[in-house]
Amino acid sequence: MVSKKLGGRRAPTESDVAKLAGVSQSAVSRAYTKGASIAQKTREKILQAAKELGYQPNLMARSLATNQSNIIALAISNLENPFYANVAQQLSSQLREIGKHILLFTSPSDDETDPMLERALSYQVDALIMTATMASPELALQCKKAGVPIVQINRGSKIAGVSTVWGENHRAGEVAAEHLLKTKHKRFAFVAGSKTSSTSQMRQDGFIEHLAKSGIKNVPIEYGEYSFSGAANAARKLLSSKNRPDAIFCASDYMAFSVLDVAKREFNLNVPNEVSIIGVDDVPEASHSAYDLTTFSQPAGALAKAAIEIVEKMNSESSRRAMHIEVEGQLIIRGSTKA
Amino acid sequence: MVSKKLGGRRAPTESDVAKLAGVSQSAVSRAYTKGASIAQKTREKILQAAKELGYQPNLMARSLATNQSNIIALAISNLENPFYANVAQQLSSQLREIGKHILLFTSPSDDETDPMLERALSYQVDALIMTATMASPELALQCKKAGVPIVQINRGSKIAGVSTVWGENHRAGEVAAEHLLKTKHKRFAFVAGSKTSSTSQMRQDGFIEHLAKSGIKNVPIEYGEYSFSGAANAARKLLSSKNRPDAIFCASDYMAFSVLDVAKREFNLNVPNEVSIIGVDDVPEASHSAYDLTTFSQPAGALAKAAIEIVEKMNSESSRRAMHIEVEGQLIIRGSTKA
DNA sequence: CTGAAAGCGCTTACAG
DNA sequence: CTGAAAGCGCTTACAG
Repeated sequence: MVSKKLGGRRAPTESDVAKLAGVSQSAVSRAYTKGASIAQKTREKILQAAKELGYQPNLMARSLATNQSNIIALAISNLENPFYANVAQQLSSQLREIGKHILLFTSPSDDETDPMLERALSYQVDALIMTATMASPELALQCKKAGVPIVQINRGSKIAGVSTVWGENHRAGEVAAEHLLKTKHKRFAFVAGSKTSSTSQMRQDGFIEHLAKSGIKNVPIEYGEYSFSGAANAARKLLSSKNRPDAIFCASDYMAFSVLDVAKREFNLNVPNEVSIIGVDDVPEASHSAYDLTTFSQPAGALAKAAIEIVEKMNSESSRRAMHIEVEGQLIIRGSTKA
Repeated sequence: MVSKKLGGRRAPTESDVAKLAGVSQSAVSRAYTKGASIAQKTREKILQAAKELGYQPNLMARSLATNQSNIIALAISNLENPFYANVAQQLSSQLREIGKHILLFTSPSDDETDPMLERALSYQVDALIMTATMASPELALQCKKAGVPIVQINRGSKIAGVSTVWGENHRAGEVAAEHLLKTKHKRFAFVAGSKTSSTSQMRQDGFIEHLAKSGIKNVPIEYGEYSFSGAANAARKLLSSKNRPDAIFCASDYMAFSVLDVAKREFNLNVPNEVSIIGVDDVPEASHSAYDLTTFSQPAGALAKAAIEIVEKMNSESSRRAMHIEVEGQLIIRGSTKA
């Protein structure tokens, strides 16, 4: 039975509207489904009645009937990282254009799969978009069974059926190396994300390989774990070494900010004259003059667009074939690298 | 009829589990409702069968039956503002502890109500939590009809039935003024949020009134509109005036960051020796050495906790009575103010 | 402790 | 173009 809230009037339903408009409940439903065959006059009568009652279709009931929720689960490890906050914002505003909404799953740790994510399937979500967190094989299997596409933004995946969207990771590293070489830097270093991040690995490969072409080897690498404090520690190690680098490439802007802070405040270094720093992402803060960071961009809007494209395509074609999209970026030269 | 996805096997249901376990569908349901009367052995048999099939309860169906979705709508104007990102993160992780999730509604503009929010009611959300955006009287009325509590975080509301959670706004202004007076500042200024923000107004009142007690009048006020560029403009106006302030209180950290940037880079001022700056919020970035901002804290965790408390209380008591909670903060002294 | 049945509010063939 | 009816996958009195 209805466990009605004590004081709460029940929200009006199709039947209520139907009664007021003097039509059948099915007619009311048709008034709200585009392309349904219904007379214009009937429709108007219904919409009028609906307005009077303050009727809103119950989307839970609709989901149950259609097996489609118009809800997309977004798994995100850390909203405090401005890059991911940005991606979330973009996804949200682009999805609203097509009448879909985001059910948010934040999880404490990067890289690992959140067991809570299986609950997303309980909500009959139309897709699962993951940023920073990664799908486990079990989760992927469950999603496959349920016909729910998974898209990972900014992370690779070896799991069959998991789609991916990422920036030009390898090229980011190459372009950063190229720019630093051209501007006469001599001692290079890389601040990586985590050891398990394929994204970080590709950026690293691009950077190291390009430097190797110019005969530069043994580039020191420290892991910042994509966190502010982790990157600070990495910077401390690098900057206190006997052969102090004059050029540091960081696997993300967020870490680059931390490296900048440490270089300036703790080591009293002049940026860019004593050390140049390059990030990846181009988050809004990168252009703020407190950081003024040179960076290889990964446009959040384009990443979000690509992810949504994949979801829509897979759902409309009931396709199981994972898709992979690479989004273009470019080096944005600012004040953290010398000319 | 079922519009089954072409390749998609249908997710298993209670009936499937029942068949495999050799019990009735109702029994399966009972196995998943705590406190239901069911034999331990039956339950185990069912759970085992469920595991084999990969069964997950369909929460849409449950919602429909119980009239409770365990979904909370979160309206947030701008995830790029770290304060709100932080609040969202806190809400999300605290809600997951009690098995609830967030349906995200981002909206382009601060302060105004997003018409899209009415759609939240369609999802039968258990509550609507708003940050930065404000409820319109119409929305409040609809929520009231549907028995959905509204809680506004960090914004006031004159609308009956709308609950609010905020920091010590008036006191933030007082304490900032007090600290700046004690540290011998002479020329004060305030960077406000928007004209319609009661939060900004209260901070301003606390600041101005406290200064007035010491005989300081005609404190210049500029509106930063809570945006980075708006605050930069406000800073430019204030800092280029003939009687340049040596102490600026900003209605938010985010605006304070922008003011800091402008003071340092565009006006070449030494902070804090030539101008001291105080914000409100204590977002994580405030402690980063790039900003090292003195600020009056508004702990996101406590705000989230209070909002959830209100929601839970109102829903369990089916109460219509709006609640108001003020969360304590404190002045956190860092390097952006002189000693 | 258990099952059969009604109901939650929709969608959608089906028959007219 | 319209209505009656079955079904989506759950919960929950009711009767046993």
